[in-house]
Amino acid sequence: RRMFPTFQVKIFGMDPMADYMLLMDFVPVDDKRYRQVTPAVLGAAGAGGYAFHSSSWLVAGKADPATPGRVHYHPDSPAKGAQWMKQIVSFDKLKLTNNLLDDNGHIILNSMHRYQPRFHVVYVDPRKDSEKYAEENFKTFVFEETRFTAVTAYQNHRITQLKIASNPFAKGFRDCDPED
Amino acid sequence: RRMFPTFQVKIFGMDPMADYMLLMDFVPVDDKRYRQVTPAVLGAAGAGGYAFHSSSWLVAGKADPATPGRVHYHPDSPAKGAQWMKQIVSFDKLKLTNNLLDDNGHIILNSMHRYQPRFHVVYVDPRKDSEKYAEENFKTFVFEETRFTAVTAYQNHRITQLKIASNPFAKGFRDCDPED
DNA sequence: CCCTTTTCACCTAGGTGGTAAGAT
DNA sequence: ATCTTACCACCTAGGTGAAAAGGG
Repeated sequence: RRMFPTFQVKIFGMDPMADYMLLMDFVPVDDKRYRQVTPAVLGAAGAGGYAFHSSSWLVAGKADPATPGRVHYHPDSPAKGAQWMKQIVSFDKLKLTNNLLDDNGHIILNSMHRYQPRFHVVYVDPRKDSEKYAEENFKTFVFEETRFTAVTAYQNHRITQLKIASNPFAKGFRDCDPED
Repeated sequence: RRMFPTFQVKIFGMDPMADYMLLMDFVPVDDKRYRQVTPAVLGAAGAGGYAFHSSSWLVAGKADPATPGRVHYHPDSPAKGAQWMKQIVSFDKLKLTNNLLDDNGHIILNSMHRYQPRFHVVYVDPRKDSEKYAEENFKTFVFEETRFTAVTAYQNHRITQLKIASNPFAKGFRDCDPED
């Protein structure tokens, strides 16, 4: 499924006439797997059936092994610096999956693990032997506030409500004004 | 609205590494306006209410004045020759209107007039004074079998049925298998 | 009378969380 | 007990011809 909210960046300082590729990948934040705090531990009884727990996570052991991470190219790549800079760039086509055998090119993550999205800008070097300069032709940006725990189902009521309130595709689950 | 069927081309012979713009425009086939044959002229009574007539057109006078024709750039332009050639290029974003004040960039046509779609390939010349070579840097293709009469409502039952049978968006009006 | 405009139900295409059943 | 999967109703977004209403 898509990431929500979508990762978006405003870009400055490119050469307007040069070509760039924009891409994202995801790296593990740590070497752990997490699990939800149980009601027993919290001393709170579940409401029966499907009960959300707390907003806290417990370390549940060592991370599952991960295959080399996939990369998502922004579908407008390559494009001129002027094009990238003239408006906010939105990675709304990026999709996540936990299916290790995925063949749709989606980003594969382990559920219940924490990830750091990374944003990469690659300058398309017009020189003949551009491979030689690969090291100096890209720049990586990390925004720590975009870290998240991957899940297959929401573990926190307030996250669910936030998404229902702010994602237009979930409008069917709203029961009051989205302005709240 | 969209053209249907969509204008599609298969392209050969480009320089795979060079940039090209692909575009379309529409030129009048003649200087006439047309009207439908009436039932009286045909000797056939209309079925009452909304009756389709024949498949023939009568000349109804001189063409209405037309503003300079708009041009539709294929939204993937500019792109490399290799990109254009590797699959059929489809102009399915092209839209037609009879609204002379249209500000959506759609192609403006006069209803009840005949048009010839034209397809243009423009080579993006990397030379500094490329404007000088504009004349030699494009090529126009005309397929006479794509001529049509612009209308605001269908004038022929068989055209309606053909479109209902072959346009997926009109599936709601089908009453039998689309294979027919 | 002939053509145009507006609105509508009905599609395609695809992104939501809910829910129940499945897996470990 | 905890997490995952598959399916669903319900959305967004937008392309159909039908039909009724409008215009000259």
